[in-house]
Amino acid sequence: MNARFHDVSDAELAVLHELWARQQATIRQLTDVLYPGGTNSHYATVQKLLERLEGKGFVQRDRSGSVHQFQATVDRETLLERRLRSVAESLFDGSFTPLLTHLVRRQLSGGERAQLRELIDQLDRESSSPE
Amino acid sequence: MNARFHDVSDAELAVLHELWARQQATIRQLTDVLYPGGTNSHYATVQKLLERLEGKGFVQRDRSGSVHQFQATVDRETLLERRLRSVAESLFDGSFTPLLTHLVRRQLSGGERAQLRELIDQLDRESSSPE
DNA sequence: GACGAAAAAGACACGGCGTCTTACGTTTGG
DNA sequence: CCAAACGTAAGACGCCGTGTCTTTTTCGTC
Repeated sequence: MNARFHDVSDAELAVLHELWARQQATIRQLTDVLYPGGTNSHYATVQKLLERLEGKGFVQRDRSGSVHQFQATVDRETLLERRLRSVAESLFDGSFTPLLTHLVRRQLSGGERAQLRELIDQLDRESSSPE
Repeated sequence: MNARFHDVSDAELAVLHELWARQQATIRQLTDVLYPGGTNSHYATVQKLLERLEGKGFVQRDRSGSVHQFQATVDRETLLERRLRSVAESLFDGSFTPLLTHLVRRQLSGGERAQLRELIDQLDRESSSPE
């Protein structure tokens, strides 16, 4: 009910992390990394996870070869955006401001604050000068 | 597997929102608001949700009267903190910085940027002067 | 043609979730 | 004081997502 757009489970996310690290991979390669010394079952598990990720639109499959190649169709940023939005919606009526405020207040050292100020200045410059 | 600390479902969150709005409430009061014209079943649903929230440690029950009074033991901020942490852990090895950067880059108008700078200045002042 | 690896399909158990029912105790109003 | 109304308590129920595992089919290769 929450999302209408599916989210990604932990096991699925582990697969995505691997795909992000290597652009493209086969089930065999992913299985070897995620389940070292993996059995046939583990292979099938990864297969199922990829199948579901494909169904959710997070992964693309290249069927041209006899051994399929997989690659992620979302990056970390996109997933981050989705999850932050979900947090904002569930807790603050969709507003992101409280998230930002919270992070600034509680998670920032003095040095990081300076760095953040730098970023804001940069964004100001970018938005004032035409692209 | 993800959290070790339980999270709150959507229906449970709706109950929490009501408790946040009114400090304290009975099952009946919550049912009337959450399921207007609610039946016995809805009452029992709210009861079950509160029972589970109590089990997860998010709600406290006052059993002294014959009609129990409930109140939240977590606020929005705490839940926000939990969820942001969960996002950071699942996507960025626990680092909050990417969340902050993302929010600053993509969700901020010029005015909001100015406001944010204000907040940073304030935090700088607070941390330099002894409390 | 036979073997081995991969794909495809689906069965399975588990747990969280929201709902609903039933039984039992307590309060209250005629 | 009794009965109706309301509250608590306990648990059954079906649904769905998830991770695992088995079985069957396809296909390239020797």
